Amino acid sequence: MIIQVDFNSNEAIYMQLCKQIIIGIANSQIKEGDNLPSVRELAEDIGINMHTVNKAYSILRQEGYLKVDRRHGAIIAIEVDRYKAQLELVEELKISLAKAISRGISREEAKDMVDRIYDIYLGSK
Amino acid sequence: MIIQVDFNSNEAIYMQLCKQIIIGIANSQIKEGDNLPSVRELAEDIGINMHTVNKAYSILRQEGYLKVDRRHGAIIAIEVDRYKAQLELVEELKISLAKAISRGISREEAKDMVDRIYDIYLGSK
DNA sequence: CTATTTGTTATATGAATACTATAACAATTT
DNA sequence: AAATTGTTATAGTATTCATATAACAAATAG
Repeated sequence: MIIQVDFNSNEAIYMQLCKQIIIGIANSQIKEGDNLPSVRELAEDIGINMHTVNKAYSILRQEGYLKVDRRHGAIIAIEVDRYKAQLELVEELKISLAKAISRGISREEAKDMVDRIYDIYLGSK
Repeated sequence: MIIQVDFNSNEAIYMQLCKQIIIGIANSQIKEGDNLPSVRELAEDIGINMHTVNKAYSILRQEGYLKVDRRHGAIIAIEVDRYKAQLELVEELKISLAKAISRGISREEAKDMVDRIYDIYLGSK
């Protein structure tokens, strides 16, 4: 899986890393049990500091996307609290859809976008 | 329209203001042509600094939610670039739905949430 | 006309965050 | 025995967030 950061983005680097890894999980580029490069390796690879990668890994671990095992490094291990997952999604949709409604995007358009994004992530599944 | 901020939130105050105003537009608490309290008034009201409110208003103006008229203060004036609006929504859904998929939330569940949120904002419209 | 209120701009300060740098540690692998 | 793992600690710089005070031109109210 290729990870790259935009140094000109106003989004924090550690946040870009988190997002790309989560997207990688969604589209099955990386799966349960796969291991991520070591913090030093990935940092070297991208050309950033080790601690920035470590911060991203720590957040992903805290949010239940991976576990860290001294023997195998960071490995993908999804831990789902369905209720929390739903709450978080609702919270994020609330603001995104408020913008959408303010700008005249219809309910059907929004749901079509959800469909299209699910298609992209899941392929034909 | 009642605006209140959570000082213990890790979300910036100016961002909380932006979101609440956008949500207020989505659910028709405030409409095209309505005017918002002056930066000093709202700041006084909430108990925050004038510049924090000004920052929120400036962002909302820049993003096409309101215009500032010296005669009437800040008034809601939605300026929609449909293409930009769609791009922004897709971009936000991409990460929200990646998390959802990683956590086993189905396509239908996600679309149901969209429906429910649209219902909440639009009422029976 | 005068006084007040409007958004806006400028400058400064303190706190928090983001990123980097160097270093060290115990556990594990080679 | 040497190297690599995640983790922790400390420190420095840059940026952001929120505050405070001050001033400006434009517009409103009395």
